Amino acid sequence: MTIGRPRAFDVNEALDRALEVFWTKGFEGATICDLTSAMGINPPSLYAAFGNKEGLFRKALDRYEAKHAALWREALSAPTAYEAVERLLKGTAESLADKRNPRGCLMVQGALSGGEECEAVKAELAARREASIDLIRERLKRAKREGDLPEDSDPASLARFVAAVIHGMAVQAAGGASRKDLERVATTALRAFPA
Amino acid sequence: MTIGRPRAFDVNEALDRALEVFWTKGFEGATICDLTSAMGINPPSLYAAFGNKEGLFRKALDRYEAKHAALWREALSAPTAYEAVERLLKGTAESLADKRNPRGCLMVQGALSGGEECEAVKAELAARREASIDLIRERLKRAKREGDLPEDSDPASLARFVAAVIHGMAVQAAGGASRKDLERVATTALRAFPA
DNA sequence: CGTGTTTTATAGTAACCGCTACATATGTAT
DNA sequence: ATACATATGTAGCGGTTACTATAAAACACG
Repeated sequence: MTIGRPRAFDVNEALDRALEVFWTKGFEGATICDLTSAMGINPPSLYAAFGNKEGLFRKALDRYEAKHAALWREALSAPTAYEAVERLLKGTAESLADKRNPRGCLMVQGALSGGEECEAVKAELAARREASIDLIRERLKRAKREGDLPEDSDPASLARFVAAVIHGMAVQAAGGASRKDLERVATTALRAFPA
Repeated sequence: MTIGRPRAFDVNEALDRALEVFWTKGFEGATICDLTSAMGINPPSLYAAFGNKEGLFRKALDRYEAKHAALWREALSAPTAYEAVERLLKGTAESLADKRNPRGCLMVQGALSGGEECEAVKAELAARREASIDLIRERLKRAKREGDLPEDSDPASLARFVAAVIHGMAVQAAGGASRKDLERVATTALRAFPA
């Protein structure tokens, strides 16, 4: 144990509460007061543990991605490209419709626009979204090498399309779309995919 | 001419400036100071003409939709459902990539999340997005009646899918996706559509 | 010209924003 | 016990927010 007075709250639990606030209100819409109330701590504790609002957001974002990493890993490890995309789209639909979580996707609605003070967060989210496209593309490239996708298919275009469908589902989920609505989007999108 | 001192600014021109600010920063991220500076007026003129920030946003939103109505009308009036969707997706890709405008789509990034004070705006945008899905669905229903779409196709699912692709392109455009990126998404999405 | 009506610019308002100084509490090390 | 190090709660910092009170300016009327 380290020296000094021990921390009276659990960091991961506090991060989960902060994540929920950011997920619901976005980076800009979440106030320090919102966050400290949800986390059950006072501002000095927040700043001592996470630096500032942006640092807290990044930590919460890491936790968000970690919670979704399993779905992506399992989906993309499916034997065929089609199955991988199918699992990814249907899993995302299910996740977005999960009523235990706030509506929508933090990676999309965390900071899609905003004032100058959240420019860095906006760029960070955009970069992470691009990284997720890379993950899909690399899986599809492998599929093409393995003869699992036609020779004339374009993994980059397909990957960006799949990501667009995911982002579109996230927007509709934020607006209140039902689980069935999202599942239908996923199913329809799969028709664009080489069987 | 009406009685009293005449207004010293053009309302529509001021709305265009306000639209650009909201489009770039979103409802929450746009400050009255940002808006008045861009519009070339002082706060009292803004409040006298538009009520409050939300009223100004709604007027700017009307103007935004009016500017895009032509594209939608022309696209959806195409002879076949496939052509209609093709024009809609490709036209949207082109519009989102137009560098004369801010990145992305106001209907999506205007207020996808935010604090309590923009709950009404968030709901308004979600409702307008749903209304645009209705427009597509009605066109596809007609197509099905006319035998232009297969008997076993589902206009509601297809419409929601097309909208999701549009929303997804908007998210990617907000993140800096190129014109070609967006066009490839549109082209790929069309493969999901009954020829 | 004077009167009435509306818009304008100045200069604020109270409330909230992210963030922190400070004193106190609570632990370890000696 | 004493000293040290870190966390905590209170209370409030300067700055920004959306919005407005006020008075002067600019028009149409009689």
